[in-house]
Amino acid sequence: MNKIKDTNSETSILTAARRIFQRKGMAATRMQEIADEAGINKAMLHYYYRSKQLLFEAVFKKAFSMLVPQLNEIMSADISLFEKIRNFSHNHISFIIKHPYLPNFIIQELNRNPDFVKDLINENNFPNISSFQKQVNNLVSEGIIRPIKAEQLFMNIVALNIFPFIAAPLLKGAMNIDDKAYKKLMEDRKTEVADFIINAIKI
Amino acid sequence: MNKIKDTNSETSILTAARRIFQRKGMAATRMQEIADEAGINKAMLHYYYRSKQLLFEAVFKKAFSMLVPQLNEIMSADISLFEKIRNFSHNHISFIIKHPYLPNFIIQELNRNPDFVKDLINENNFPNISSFQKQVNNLVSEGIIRPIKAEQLFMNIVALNIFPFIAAPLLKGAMNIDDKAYKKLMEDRKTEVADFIINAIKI
DNA sequence: GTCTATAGCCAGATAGAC
DNA sequence: GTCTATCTGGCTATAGAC
Repeated sequence: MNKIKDTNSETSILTAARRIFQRKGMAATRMQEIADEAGINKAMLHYYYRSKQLLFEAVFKKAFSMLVPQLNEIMSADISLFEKIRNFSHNHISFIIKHPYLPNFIIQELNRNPDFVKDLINENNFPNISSFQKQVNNLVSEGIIRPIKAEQLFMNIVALNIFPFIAAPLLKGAMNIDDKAYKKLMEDRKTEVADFIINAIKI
Repeated sequence: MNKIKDTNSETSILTAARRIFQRKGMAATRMQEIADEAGINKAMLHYYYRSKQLLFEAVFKKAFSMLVPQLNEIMSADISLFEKIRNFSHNHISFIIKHPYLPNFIIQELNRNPDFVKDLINENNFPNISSFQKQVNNLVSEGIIRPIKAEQLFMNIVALNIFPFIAAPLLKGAMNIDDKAYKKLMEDRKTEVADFIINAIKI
């Protein structure tokens, strides 16, 4: 506790590893590159984390655990659905602007190893969708929102918020705009996305 | 022309390479694995495609060129906006169900090498967004649809159609459903997505 | 065109001095 | 804990027989 140098080797390795792994993925990353980024010797990586695989897992689990509270915001049922959509869209986009490589990293590595999902969800106390489901079903039967399955709405909310960050190079190319203009579009989406979703479902 | 065996080595290599590259990405793919998948010797891969890099580029360009006509459907302005949205959503989802690894592959590799985009767009006669933009702006000023920037609408259409395929493992885990149920959700989206978008923009 | 054998390199991991 | 030097295995690529 309360060490004088708080940026010790172990944490600076983890930070460097996060940056490289998130940009390049597991297979394309070189241990030497992580060592260089950390300003430390390659042997130290093995001293602290034993193998590339274990270092990767440490990085991945930490990244995933940052995503969970984001999704909890939709799942937990303490506020109204419309508020939930507004909050999530605004907070999530702000968050991802600060961590642009995170969603692509997680999705990519989960595609490569889909069996990993169950362990991760258990380890991170992933909330159940059922309360969100109840909330949506109630609003539908009360005639407040249009008929829609909770699963479809959930996918739509997540898709609209995350996809523009994952597909940025493709979308920039297709729309022929530069980084600055794209960043502006993302800023606007903090409110645009919620309006879009609410208009789609409210009667 | 008109060879008797139409499944010659060159094309069977390309098919095998596509399958492995799309599943694992460039860095994680082994030439030996492609050779095994093609039922052919490893040396043949180099005989026909010289290097792993060139084989990869052949696969990637072909994959990208399959995606372009899909996006053209939104860009080209021969039909009404609502029809366009319905057509694209239905056709695109049908298409991706047959090629589930394609969008993730393209997005992943473009993230790794963003400079590639410009060449690809030029080579494939990528259409300009401006006609779509005009169409949207006209409908907005005529008061037929709600005020929305064409870029935002374009991103929303693409996001809602593609994201659920890219993030399938995560979404399946979050919603705690199996492959069969997920497939059913994707089938439903062929019409669901278009309804959702049209409700969001029509007044 | 197709194969076997192998060159040559690169990256992960370890040994051992300090 | 931190470094240099090195081992070892695996992978791309090629040489050369058939």
